[in-house]
Amino acid sequence: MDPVDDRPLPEGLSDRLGFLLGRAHAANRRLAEARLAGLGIGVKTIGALTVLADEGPLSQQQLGQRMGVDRTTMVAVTNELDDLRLVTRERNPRDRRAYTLRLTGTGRRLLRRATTAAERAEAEFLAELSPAERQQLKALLRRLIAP
Amino acid sequence: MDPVDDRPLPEGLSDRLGFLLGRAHAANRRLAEARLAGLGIGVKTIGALTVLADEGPLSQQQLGQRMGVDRTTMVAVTNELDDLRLVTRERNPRDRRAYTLRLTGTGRRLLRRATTAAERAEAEFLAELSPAERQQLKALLRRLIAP
DNA sequence: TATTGTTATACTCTATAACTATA
DNA sequence: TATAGTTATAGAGTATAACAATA
Repeated sequence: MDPVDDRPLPEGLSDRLGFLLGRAHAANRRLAEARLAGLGIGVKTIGALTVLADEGPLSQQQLGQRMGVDRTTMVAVTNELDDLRLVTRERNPRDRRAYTLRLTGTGRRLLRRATTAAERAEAEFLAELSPAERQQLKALLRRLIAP
Repeated sequence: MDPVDDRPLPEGLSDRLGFLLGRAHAANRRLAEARLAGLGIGVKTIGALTVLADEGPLSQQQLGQRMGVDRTTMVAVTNELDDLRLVTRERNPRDRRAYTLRLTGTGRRLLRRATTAAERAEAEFLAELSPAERQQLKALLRRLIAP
């Protein structure tokens, strides 16, 4: 919803939070995807790696819940992670319906590079704001989505 | 990308701006759509009405540019506006390729009700923040997306 | 030749329903 | 009966290419 960026904001919309969030989200995602394109994985895949690095091995559904993603959507994400050998996918011996997704060394290394690239993209997107303002923005957003 | 809301934020993701923006945007949109459902039009349609009220009659492409929407996408939006008699659609005599979209009385009245509902939904979403913080958040977002 | 609105089409993203294998 | 993962499928949402009418 945002193919052209270099034009003045419509008065009436520029006070609508939904409009501001939508624009900011779309613009940030475009920039992040461009900066991460060289790594061969998308932002959602990186999100999955981040959670696994953070919380240790998880099942597909547990991982999806942390990310806010449906289990059917997680199938493709997990397949990509597996195909690229970023995780191993073992049956959980305690519950043989579930898989245990475990970060591999390759996954960990890719995550490090991806995190660096993501942080650079983020800094680029936030360039107009001072360090204090960046923290402020994140803190405000965090309070809005905190459970 | 956000079906479940009542669970702790993953550590590693809660510092990613993209994650925060995506969650906040999705949550706000869900709330806004729920609160606007009774009006029978979507947030995008309301955005179009807002721009027309703000800037006066526009062609489909001009309106789309203000909203950040492709001209092919604007066809459906314009059809909805026209079908509901929220705008009139006259050929521009100066350029008979283009239509002039002009807000009707019905459109103006619906926009007033929609604006009230949208503002209520926004206040509800921002309930955790003080008035000053709400302004702060909007100001920061505006600076990020300003051309 | 270029542009406005339009259609047909395709692509992304995501969810619902139904299946399988396990519990 | 219920749950983890899977598949097929459908629904948003949006963009590209090509076309008619007009410039």
